[in-house]
Amino acid sequence: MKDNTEEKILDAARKVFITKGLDGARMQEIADEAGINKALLHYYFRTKQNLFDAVFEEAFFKLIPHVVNLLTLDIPFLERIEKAIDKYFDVINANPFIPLFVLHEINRDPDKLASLLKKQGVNPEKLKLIVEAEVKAGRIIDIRHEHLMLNIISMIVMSFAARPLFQRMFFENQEEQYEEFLKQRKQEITRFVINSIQKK
Amino acid sequence: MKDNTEEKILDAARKVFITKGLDGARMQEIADEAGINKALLHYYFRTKQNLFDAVFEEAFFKLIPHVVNLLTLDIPFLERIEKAIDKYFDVINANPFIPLFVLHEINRDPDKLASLLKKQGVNPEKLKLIVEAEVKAGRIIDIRHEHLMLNIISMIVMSFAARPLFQRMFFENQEEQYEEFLKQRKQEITRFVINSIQKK
DNA sequence: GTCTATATGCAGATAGAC
DNA sequence: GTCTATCTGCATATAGAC
Repeated sequence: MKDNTEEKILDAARKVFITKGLDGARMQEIADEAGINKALLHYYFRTKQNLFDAVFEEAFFKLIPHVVNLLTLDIPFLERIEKAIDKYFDVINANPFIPLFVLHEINRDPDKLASLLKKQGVNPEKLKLIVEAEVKAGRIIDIRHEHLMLNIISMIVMSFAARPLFQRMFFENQEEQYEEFLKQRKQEITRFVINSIQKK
Repeated sequence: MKDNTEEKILDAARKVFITKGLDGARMQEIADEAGINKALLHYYFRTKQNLFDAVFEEAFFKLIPHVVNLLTLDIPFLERIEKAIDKYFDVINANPFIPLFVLHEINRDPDKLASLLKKQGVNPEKLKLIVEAEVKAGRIIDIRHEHLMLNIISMIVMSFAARPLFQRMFFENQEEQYEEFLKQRKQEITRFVINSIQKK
């Protein structure tokens, strides 16, 4: 049952790599998690690095296409922002450990990125034009698309990446309280952004 | 020359641990970086974990006190925000790898946090009262201090944590262009926050 | 395709001379 | 306090039987 096994391995590898990183992960733990033998991992992927690369690439593309295509839907701009935040927040909420994982591994080996970005054909040009048009038309304040983009992504991503810290600092480590906080968060970020860029 | 050596070790350990993390770091590399022998590391700190803990604690406290005390200066609130962003941005700019390092390691071992937070006596109560007072007085929009705090920190921290990604996505990996972007960023974040919370 | 057993290398840690 | 040499264990990877 080749396909099934390969899928089981990838599921297990995802789980272990994303929480522990490349260096922290153990092939033994991945094998256990997959309910198979260690040698079988090498039969399917030959090296730890290969297995990791498969997981990383998948995670990366779960994160990035949204990031750029977020704001290019064909509806009024402020609604678009709202929709984009809504969508991206849900994606990260479903994969809360991916941003930190990707950021950490990119930091470890930044050059790996170049080829991946080319592969995907990520191109922020369209976003740039849209934002500039909105500014020129006087519908939003004068802001570069890079700042706007980074601000939105930052607030969404950090809601999850900084959770262990914030939950302890502000909510006495109460899971339920932080869950409640997260439920407000999407709306709060939207309001924060809209308030900030719309003309008075 | 005991003191000197211990300081050299800590300098080297800081450098290596903060860029590679606990799992990715090698005692040999730290020894090389310090210009001493591997055995000497163990003479001074006995275990890798001990050495790491020293580095981590230091990094953590470089990050955190600011985070909470940021907004409690005794000047008008919006000015305070400005000053706080200014100060915190400079701190992170001087230590750009620390946030990701701390977040990653907290994720690896969240329980380590409890004791550290107690040690420091971090208490966001004062911040809470201040923000609530401003809201009640009608000087800013109705916002919880946790959201405000997280928003500000997010935008500052991610300016550096996501640099390898953003520099490649938006600036064709040109160092100078991203440096230029960073120079605008402090002012941009300030404007973004003030715009968002001040009453229309 | 899956397993058990094993080779290989390396990292953390210690012993002991100076 | 600092070094060289060495031990120990463990993690990745391979060999080979089924």
